[in-house]
Amino acid sequence: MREDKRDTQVIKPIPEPTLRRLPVYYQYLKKLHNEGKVDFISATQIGNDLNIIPIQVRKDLEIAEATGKPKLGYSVTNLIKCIEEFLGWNNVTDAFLVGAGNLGSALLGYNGFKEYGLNIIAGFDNDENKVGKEIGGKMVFPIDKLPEMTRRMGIKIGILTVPAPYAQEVANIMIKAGIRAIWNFTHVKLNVPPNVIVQHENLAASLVVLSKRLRVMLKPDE
Amino acid sequence: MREDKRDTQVIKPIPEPTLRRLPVYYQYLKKLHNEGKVDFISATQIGNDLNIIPIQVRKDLEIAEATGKPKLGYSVTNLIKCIEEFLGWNNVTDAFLVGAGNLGSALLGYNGFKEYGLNIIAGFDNDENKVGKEIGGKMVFPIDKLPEMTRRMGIKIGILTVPAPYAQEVANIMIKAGIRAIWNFTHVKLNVPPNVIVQHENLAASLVVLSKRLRVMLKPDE
DNA sequence: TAGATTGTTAATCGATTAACAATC
DNA sequence: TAGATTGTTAATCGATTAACAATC
Repeated sequence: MREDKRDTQVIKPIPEPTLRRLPVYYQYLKKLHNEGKVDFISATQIGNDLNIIPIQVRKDLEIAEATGKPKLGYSVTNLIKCIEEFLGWNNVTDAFLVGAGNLGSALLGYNGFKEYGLNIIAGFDNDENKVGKEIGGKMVFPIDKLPEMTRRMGIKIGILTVPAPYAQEVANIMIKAGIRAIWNFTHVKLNVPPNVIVQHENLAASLVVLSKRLRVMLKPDE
Repeated sequence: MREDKRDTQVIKPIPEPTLRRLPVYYQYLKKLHNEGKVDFISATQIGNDLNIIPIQVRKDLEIAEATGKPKLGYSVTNLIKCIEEFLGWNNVTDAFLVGAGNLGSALLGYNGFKEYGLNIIAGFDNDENKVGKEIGGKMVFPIDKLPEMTRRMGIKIGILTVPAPYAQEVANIMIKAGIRAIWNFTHVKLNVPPNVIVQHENLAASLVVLSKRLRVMLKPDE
């Protein structure tokens, strides 16, 4: 009889593919909004522009708890708000990055993550040439400082861009300091306790998908 | 009656998840091989070490056309060879990278791709401060040179790391020059003819998955 | 031989797609 | 009202997992 889900406790796992498509819709809608030409948009239109079949758009939006109006479509501003809320982008999450090499520097310098709810506050490295300097507008601190700063600031997300041999060691430091989610750009399979989430960003894997597809396309036979 | 598949023409689409796991096995096996302690390994053992259930390991290896010996397991060297062959890593594919910013530089400097069948030969950029210099041991050329060099060298893979506003334009240049596969690191949905493959590397999407999971974990309710 | 492990066929599970009634 | 579009329930499809016979 209770009308809301407060106590139903239905754990609805969100499909990862949906989660990965939401930022795509978001970006598209933002652009649309900035152009300021349309107030309402249909799933069909979104699908056409994004190469996604309309029914999937509807499903994804449903999961993001967005509602539209039959015949009219979805309100662009409302949709943007829904996605932001669903993904928790209204309150940006702070993160630390460890390993200010090339890739780490690229990530430090890329401010676009802020739009997706992530704010990289600072970098950490042990290289004397980097410590104390700014990279991409972010200060680089010695790794020694990581535990105390993480605790003090209540940081929960760590980005790991150190060379492979140090990956596990640095991850341990992160976890000990209270970090609960690690975005892992190394090739190392991290051992972490069950209450820590690891997202393994495997560029090699993507590369494999691409090059295999190309190979199949270029020489489908033999 | 014919015993091989030469004329059966069964187009067996390879599951992308499998394709993404193969490099993981590969790396693991390589390490194992270098340690030189074991000649044969079972799917169970691989699964244990990699946090993948054994049956999935077996299935993946089956797809990669590897065979083992009951009771004994799979030959490590043979497995490595099978994966290399299946993914076409025996002949490294050459690639050009356009856009030598932070991310582009990181990729140029990262030589690990060579192990996965990709060899980034050179970078291209329009920034005078970069053209003519080396980044990560790779020469950076002006974009003007891209078409001729691509044609002359028969390059088929292009890596796109330019700022978003130039993405489509540069992609067009690539395609016109004969590139058939684009590894797209920009946020732009590229329009390409059907005979060109685009692999969209969406870091924001990964980030969304991570941060949503963290959010669910930290406050499962409300 | 006995037992472990592969190879293969079947069952399950979850995401995608289809169908269609509800509705503005 | 008529028609387009949403919202929801059902069907399909493909990847994962299970079961088990074959085999070294």
